[in-house]
Amino acid sequence: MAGIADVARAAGVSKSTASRALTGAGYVSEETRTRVQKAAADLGYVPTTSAVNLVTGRTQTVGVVVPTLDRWFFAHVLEGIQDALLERRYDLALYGAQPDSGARRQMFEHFLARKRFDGLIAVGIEPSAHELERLVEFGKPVVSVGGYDVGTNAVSIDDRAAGRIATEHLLGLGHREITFVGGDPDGRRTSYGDRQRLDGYLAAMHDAGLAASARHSPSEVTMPGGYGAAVELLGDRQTRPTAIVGVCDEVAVGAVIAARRLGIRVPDQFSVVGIDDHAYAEMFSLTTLQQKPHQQGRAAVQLLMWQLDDPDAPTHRIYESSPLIVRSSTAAIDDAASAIVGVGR
Amino acid sequence: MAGIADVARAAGVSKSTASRALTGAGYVSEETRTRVQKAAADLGYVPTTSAVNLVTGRTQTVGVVVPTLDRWFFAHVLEGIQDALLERRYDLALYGAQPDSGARRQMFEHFLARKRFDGLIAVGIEPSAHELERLVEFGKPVVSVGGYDVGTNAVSIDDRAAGRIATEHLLGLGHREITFVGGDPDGRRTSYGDRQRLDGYLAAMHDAGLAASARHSPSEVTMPGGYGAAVELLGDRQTRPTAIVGVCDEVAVGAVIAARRLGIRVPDQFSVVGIDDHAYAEMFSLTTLQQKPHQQGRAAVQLLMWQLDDPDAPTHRIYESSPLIVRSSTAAIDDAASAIVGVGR
DNA sequence: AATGTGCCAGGAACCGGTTCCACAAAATCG
DNA sequence: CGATTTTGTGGAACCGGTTCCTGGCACATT
Repeated sequence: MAGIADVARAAGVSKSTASRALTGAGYVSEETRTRVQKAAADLGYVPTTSAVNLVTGRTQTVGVVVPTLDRWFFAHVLEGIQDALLERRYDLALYGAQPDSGARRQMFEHFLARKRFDGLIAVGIEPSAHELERLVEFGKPVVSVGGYDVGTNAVSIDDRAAGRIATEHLLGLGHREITFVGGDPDGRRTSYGDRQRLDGYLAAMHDAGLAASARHSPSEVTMPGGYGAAVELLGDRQTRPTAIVGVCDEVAVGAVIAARRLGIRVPDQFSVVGIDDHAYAEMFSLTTLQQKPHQQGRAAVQLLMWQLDDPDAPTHRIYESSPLIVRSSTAAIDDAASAIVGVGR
Repeated sequence: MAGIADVARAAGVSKSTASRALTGAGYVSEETRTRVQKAAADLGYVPTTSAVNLVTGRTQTVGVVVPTLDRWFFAHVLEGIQDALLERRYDLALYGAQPDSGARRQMFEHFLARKRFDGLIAVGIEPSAHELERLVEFGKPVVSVGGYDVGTNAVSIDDRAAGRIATEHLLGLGHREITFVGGDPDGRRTSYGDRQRLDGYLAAMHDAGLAASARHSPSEVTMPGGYGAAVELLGDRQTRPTAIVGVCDEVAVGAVIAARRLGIRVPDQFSVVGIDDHAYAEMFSLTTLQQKPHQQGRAAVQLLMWQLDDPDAPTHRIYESSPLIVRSSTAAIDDAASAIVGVGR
């Protein structure tokens, strides 16, 4: 309700002095500063953001682009971003839309063009060429988290390494028939990180001389998706793998449930390793690679703020660590044939 | 880049005419209107929102207050809101913070006071008395979804009826030992809707003359929470209920998993009913009451827009339907003792 | 004594739009 | 046909802040 003119009047100074006193820029005597601040507090003065934005060009808002919210990773990254922004008194404008949707296109063309934000955090999206073009065109700093590296700031785990380590954990336990579960066959709808995990798996298999038996069982990247894929995968006794690595914990947990339903004991007869350390991982004793999306969200904000404070600052690429958490969904293979193969270890 | 002055110049008219032509308010000849529109399109003109906001008082933004994002319900409501806002070209400012947290308090005091939105959607929160006060103080329209009815617009399912119907379904199958799982003991941290569901259960039990045996097994409102509570609940053969109603599907699914782990057959030996029709419900053949949070989010936006278009319009309270979806996690009780009791039905 | 230099404060321009007002031309009316 | 209303347009004020510019004053410097 009260404007800066009211504050100025109450403190007996001019608008410009009041502004200087409150923003902290320029010369103001200590005495008048406190007087103005008191007047502002008394009147409950809150600067009108659009007025500030109009003249300074700063919106005190960051935009966040997310493909979906009902996946654990995205929800937690968003919460991390939110928390970090709250501390810095920044607002958060959410731009959510599924890739390849009409809504997504509309968002890029109209909403982002409004530039109602100082910077952008793109989480887990692999922008199309056109979208990428627009993104840089904005001229605002962009940081990507858990997704495609847009050549600017980015934070994520090393998904490729994660896929490799998960696979090597199983190899180390003597497994040879290992299937990778999750993602779609052609990989076009798969997110960048998920694709990297698959690549890590493939590399590990190749290095172990098992390239020929590397297999990919596509599925929706959800618990029911993993469940469905595993039911199919485990159905045939002949071709059944001794272990799988799930593209993420949701898929891995789905596979564990499927195995249990089919009466296959985990980990005695079937090992499962996931990636994420999802809230469900503990409950299913899932061996997994831990990542902390909340922290990644915070880190993304940190990066963005640096860039905002100094536009010429160099950009950074942060890889968060993703330690292997061994629980009890993985065990050394124990059937006779494999025991011979695995004797070396 | 290009301002309205540039557009005006290009079209050979004054700023005011250009503005009128583009906003559609006031008299402009059809001919000049098209000329101005063409000029705007050519220059890629996008009005600066803060300038518009400054003079009109409209931000074209709605604020959304959410306690957390990693629950199915909230995530989907938010997506529904987002979709509906996108169609109407409104921006979405996210205000997420857990109840009773410092961040939450800070949010209310500072962020919401900025009034960077035309209206507010509060999802699934039961605002404290103080918060409620501030909310109406803003003078902006508020609509609540799936939560406390702030006396203004609201949309939700009838949670109390849902709790009752779920319970009556079990009663109809002959169950008498029915426990309600989910929520904390004193109910202080429990969300409003969850509390209503419990009340519905209690009412149904009371009406069936089973008030004495009504039981509430508290737990975190998550799948692991339901799992933990069920493990404890099912541990003692003597006091074990024949059925439970989960405060939501996540809890119910956790209970199903617990039962399976303990070798208790669902539904033969143990019936489970949930509420929500979560994405996991199908996978676990869960009998549940269906609600569509995405739709509720859309409805909330609809309500808000009505209020925005006509501030004097009466407020509405929408109850979405929540039909019972019978899958195979519930069955008639079949042990001898209960068969006698249940014979009347 | 004249000339900086640093500190403090006020007046006015400005950010980019919308809207009020004045005015002219055309259309309608009695 | 004159009076009034409707239609179309431009100029200027305004929304609520920030910032540039000007100028007074005190103090230090040559």
